[in-house]
Amino acid sequence: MSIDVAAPIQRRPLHNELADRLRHMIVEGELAPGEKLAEKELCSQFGVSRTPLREAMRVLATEGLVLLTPNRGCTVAKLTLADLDEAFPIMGALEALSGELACRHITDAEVARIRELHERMVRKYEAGALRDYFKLNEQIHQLILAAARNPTLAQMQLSLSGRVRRARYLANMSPARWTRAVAEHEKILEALAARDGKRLAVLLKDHLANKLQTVQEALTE
Amino acid sequence: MSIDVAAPIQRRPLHNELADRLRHMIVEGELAPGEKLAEKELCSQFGVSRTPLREAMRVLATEGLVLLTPNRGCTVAKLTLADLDEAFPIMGALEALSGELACRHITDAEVARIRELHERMVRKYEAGALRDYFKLNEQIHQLILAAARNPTLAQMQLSLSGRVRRARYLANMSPARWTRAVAEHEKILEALAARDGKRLAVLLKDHLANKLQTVQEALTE
DNA sequence: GGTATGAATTATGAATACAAAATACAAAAT
DNA sequence: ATTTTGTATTTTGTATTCATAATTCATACC
Repeated sequence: MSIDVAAPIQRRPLHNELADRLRHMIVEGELAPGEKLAEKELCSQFGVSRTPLREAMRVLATEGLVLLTPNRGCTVAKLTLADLDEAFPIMGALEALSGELACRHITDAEVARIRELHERMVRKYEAGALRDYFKLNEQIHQLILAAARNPTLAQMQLSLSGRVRRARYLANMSPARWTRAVAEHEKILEALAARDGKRLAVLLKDHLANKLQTVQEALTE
Repeated sequence: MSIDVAAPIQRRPLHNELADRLRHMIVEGELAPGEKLAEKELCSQFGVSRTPLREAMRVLATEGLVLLTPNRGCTVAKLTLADLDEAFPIMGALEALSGELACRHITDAEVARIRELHERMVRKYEAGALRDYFKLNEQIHQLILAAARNPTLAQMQLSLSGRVRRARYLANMSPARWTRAVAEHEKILEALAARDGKRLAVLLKDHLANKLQTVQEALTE
């Protein structure tokens, strides 16, 4: 495999690279909520000076992943029950919209691709492989979002889901809940194939509402 | 008038202050879309060094108000027709949600306050005072948003509306459109007073859709 | 022993200094 | 005259330095 020598050379600014890495670390739970993020420590860890690191921190703060307290440094934002209660209805509304838009624009090829992923996901469900199931689940929602042909919407969804993603492992789905989620996905696929936007919107919104309920139950015990 | 000596002394970081000022300048159209924002120039204008200014720029960039091109500086983000097409449906979905939530939580006092503003707004309409009308209009939507009791939602709405706010003056409403907008607002108030969330959601969504149409017409000519 | 006070340390905020890239401009070549 | 190439200038990216606020820790006092 040779590299494309004609491809444009691109070097990203450090603050971009740093923001991406830190975002990933936070979203994937490598940095615990509430954890103090000391500048000096991170600087030596990444081998950069404080200036680009601080710029990255401002970005993460506006994204809501990090909490900046004047003169008192930076901590990983905590995810409270209230945050989830706030975020999920919004995600539901945005998903509903993306479903509606997707029905208007999606191609047969895209539907086929989603169907394929869906079937693989069902097999993961049958095999009880939760992690793989999640992964495919996410890809499906991603593809629906892409079919909506609205980058602004996609970006907002991504940002919001990044914030609540850390709660994912809390959604320790009961077998009953899991079965239901798969059934919901069947219907979602149906509606999408039929280009029934209104129905898909309702299904996606309810799907999100159910997910919230699962997470809430996991958190309150 | 004496100052409150017991009030906590608060000094904001410069980057916060700068972000606020620049955001205001962009949203209010004092800085033209596409305009180059040279660091040195802004630094001398605000009397600060480049460090806090650059931090503020990163924030505005993640908010989508400013475009950052590596090694090539910063420009005020342009507002394309596509941007509006993308943003308005999202705002519609969010407004619809906030309407639904507001119906669940709003107090009689808040409804009364909105009714008062509404009536003042109608009088501004009758007087043909567009600017005052806009101002009251905005306050009403703000109060509905507050009644939804969802700070995350409020913050997202605010951010999005900030981005499209610059297109406001384009919505050079025709008399017919203006009359219709007022009628829509009557119905919105009714639904709110009746706590009819579903109906309010539809009304707000349609209200936004109409606004988009107006702006589109203004832009395409 | 526990609390309060103040000096020393450490961390953050902001400005400056240095490095690298982009732009502007002038000179040379076609 | 137009294009190309090399150089000067400007602008942006990053590191370092200085200033200021917060924290820690030792000491004095109740």
